Amino acid sequence: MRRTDTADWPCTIARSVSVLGDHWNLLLLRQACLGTRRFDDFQAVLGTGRNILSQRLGRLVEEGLLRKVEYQPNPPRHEYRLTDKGREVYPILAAMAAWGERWLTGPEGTPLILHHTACGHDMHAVVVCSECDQPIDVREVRAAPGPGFPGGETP
Amino acid sequence: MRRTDTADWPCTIARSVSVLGDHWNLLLLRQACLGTRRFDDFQAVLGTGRNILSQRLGRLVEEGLLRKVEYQPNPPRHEYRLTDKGREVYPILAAMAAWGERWLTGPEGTPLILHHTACGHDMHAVVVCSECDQPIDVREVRAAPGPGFPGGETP
DNA sequence: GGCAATGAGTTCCAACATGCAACCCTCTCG
DNA sequence: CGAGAGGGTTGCATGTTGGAACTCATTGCC
Repeated sequence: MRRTDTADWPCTIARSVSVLGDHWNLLLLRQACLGTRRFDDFQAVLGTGRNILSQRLGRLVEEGLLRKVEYQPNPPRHEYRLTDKGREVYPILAAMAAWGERWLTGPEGTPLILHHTACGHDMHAVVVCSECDQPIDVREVRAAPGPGFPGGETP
Repeated sequence: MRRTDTADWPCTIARSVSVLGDHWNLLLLRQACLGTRRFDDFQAVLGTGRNILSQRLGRLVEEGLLRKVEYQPNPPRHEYRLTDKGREVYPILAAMAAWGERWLTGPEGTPLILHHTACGHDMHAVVVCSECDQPIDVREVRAAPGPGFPGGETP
């Protein structure tokens, strides 16, 4: 049976998950954020099978997170670049990195340091409230149906 | 072939992805954050097959994001509760919700409003730098290998 | 001119993973 | 006593992966 598709659920998380809830998509976006642009480079760094890679890149282009740009007409060669939509996934990746650093790092220390050139410090990501700038905790957030929420479905 | 396992890659994102890069895991955590605790409730809300659900809940318990708590000894009944490790995934989900709201919402508006009881406003999540409190943009972040980074592998 | 290399994919196939439905087990309640 | 409720297994038909091999157009090199 086909994998359940959550793209149409009335939940912004479920919708994001339908694009981002995949292994390879997330890793491809990570790589794209690190500057990788070409098919063979993605393949070399991630070790993804070429068929899978082809399929995923195609999906990300379809979804508008990447865009195929021709950088040489003859023979036609192109690269995959992040769109704004794709670039804005980075904060999510950064939040994952922060979580991974906190919970999945052994005694040898973090393998990855993020340096914020804007302020000149090594940093990690913090997720805060847009209104009061305080870090978010589940216990202080309540979810309610918004204008786009239909009848009595999945909250 | 078995799905590629990224749990041991020298990259905090890849490691997080090995737990969070799954459809169901993310949705289960979302539900757990919304207060769902019992097998049948997860099943009813998400429509996950019972076998898959059983497997995923087991995995999340193994990974330490959920914990099985007996709430009645006879017949033995238990519920799944978030651990600290699991609770701290919420910011990632909130960041996904914010992204989904920005890029995957139709004209009917968002289906989900988050209310921050700590400050009393409706909010969305923003991912900022721990040092300067400014929102993160990929172009202002540089990744470098940290102490836990081995020889010449996947950056 | 011939030949290997480069970039970007397809195609094929066997090993897994998903989803659905049906079954199981243990108590409790009417 | 029979019917639920709660929490799962098991079986099976599809689907999805990953690996390796193959394609194809073009360019660099001798």
